[in-house]
This record gives sequence, C-alpha cells and structure tokens, in this order.
Amino acid sequence: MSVETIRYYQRRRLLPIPTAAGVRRYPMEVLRRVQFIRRSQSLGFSLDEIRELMRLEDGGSRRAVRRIAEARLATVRDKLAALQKMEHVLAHLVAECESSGAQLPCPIIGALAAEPEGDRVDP
Amino acid sequence: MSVETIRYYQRRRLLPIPTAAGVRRYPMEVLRRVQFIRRSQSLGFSLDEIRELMRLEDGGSRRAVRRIAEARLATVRDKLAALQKMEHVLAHLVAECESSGAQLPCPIIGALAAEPEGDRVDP
DNA sequence: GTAAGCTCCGTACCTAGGTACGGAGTCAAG
DNA sequence: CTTGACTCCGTACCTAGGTACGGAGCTTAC
Repeated sequence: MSVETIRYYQRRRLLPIPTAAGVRRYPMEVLRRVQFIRRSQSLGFSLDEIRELMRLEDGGSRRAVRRIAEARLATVRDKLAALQKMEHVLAHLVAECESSGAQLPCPIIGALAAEPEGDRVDP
Repeated sequence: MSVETIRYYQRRRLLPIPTAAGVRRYPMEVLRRVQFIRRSQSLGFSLDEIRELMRLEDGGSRRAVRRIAEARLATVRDKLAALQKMEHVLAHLVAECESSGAQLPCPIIGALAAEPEGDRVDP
C-alpha cells in the first residue's frame, strides 16, 4: 500500500482525513480499516460498497449488509457465467486449431469472421 | 452501435478511415469487420488483440492466432478461478447470515473486520 | 434555394482504482 | 543549521471502451 493509495482512500471517504502532522502516523483504527478494505476488495466489493459496509459496521442493520453482499454475489455469478461461456468456446476453438490440418484455414479466424450465409448462431 | 463507436474503432485502427463523404456508408467489408469485432469481444478479446487478429486474418500464421487465443484463454481461466473463490466465500457468508440469530453480530461484517488476534487465514 | 438531418473532425468527459508529479511544510540527525 | 527523509495538498495522468459536444460541411426533400 503506497501513501498515494491511502490518500486516495481518504479522498474517497474510506479513511478519515489525517490530523495535520509532518509525519504520517497510522493509528490502530486506520490500520484496521485498511485491512477491512483489502478483505472486502478480495471478495469483489467496490470502494463505494466498502464505504457503505463500514458505515453499517457499527449499529447498522444486518439486512442492509446482507443486501449488499447478495447484490455482489449476484454480479459475481453473472460474471462467472459469462466467463464460463467464454472459456468453453475458447477451449473448443484452441483444441480444434491444434487438431485440424495445418493447411486448412484457421478455425479460430473462421469462427470470428462472419459467415457469408447460413449463420448458425441462434438466428 | 453508435456512429461514435465506429469512429472510435477508426481511431483505434480497427476500421479503415472513411473516404470523405457527407453520408456515412458502410461497405460490406466494414460491416464484416464490425461483426468480427463483436464476436471477438464476446470471447473476451481486447480491441488491441482484435486488431492483431484481423491483421493475421489474411495470410497470417495460424500459430500467431493460436498464441493470442491461448493467452486469452489463460487470463479467462485466471479470472474464473478468482471469481469462483469469491462466489464460494460470499455464498457461505450470506448463508451464514441468514441462519444465524438476529441478535448476534453480523457474520459478514465479522469476516471483513480484522480479528484482534488468532488470525486463521494462512499465517 | 434553403432547411433538416445526417456526416465529418477534434477534443473532452466518463467509470474504477489507483499512480505520478511538483511545491511546500515539518521533523530528526549530523 | 542544514540536509535528507518524510509528509501535506492539489492536480494530472493511466487503462479500456466507449460517450458527448460543438462547429462545419454535404445531401436530400420540399
């Protein structure tokens, strides 16, 4: 974590603005918050969501926290589904490329280029 | 596809700059390229990679095409693995939140906040 | 012939999460 | 007392893939 990142979080209101001092000192509370941010990021939460989660940390409703987590879970699952489709198609194309004869047209390019007619992708 | 997007692709050298005319006309070739771009994007390729794929389309080496596809497949798999971890943890936390008593501290917040001591996450 | 509606072009702006820069202040050590 | 290392602040820049704006020119219809 660079000082710039800390300052960025301060600007984004995830950390309190520092009490003016010539030397940056990190009280326990700030350290704890940074940990909170990093853990939340690793679960995919955005900085805005993380700010909200911290706001709810003390005395916030558990329902609100769960709503945020459920929303994030939903978008994670959406991305997961999209990536799984990509993975499936890409793996298939690469395998096809490996197995097909070297003098035939590249199957990967063939799949990307529009077919002149007879499009078979969900018409 | 808006005109702005087409113009953006021209600037990024994915489409040829138009022959000056008062009315934008899309020859078959440009239409085909746009299809190529959209299909490639749906597989996760970046615009830079797509430009390269198009360059390789005529007379390029199949090996070069396959290298690009394999690299993309690798990053897709990396993202997939990361998202699966997130999904696992998030689903677990949401389930825990649903089942645990309403007066206990929120398990989601509990997991995000740093434990005071006895951290059990790979020390 | 003129007005609507499209196109051209450059440039600026957007999101998200930072990173980098430059000038000024401060703090501790030599 | 000065030097070096650190901090403060605002501002600009970065990636990726666009979106928006404003002025000028062409084309088509009335």
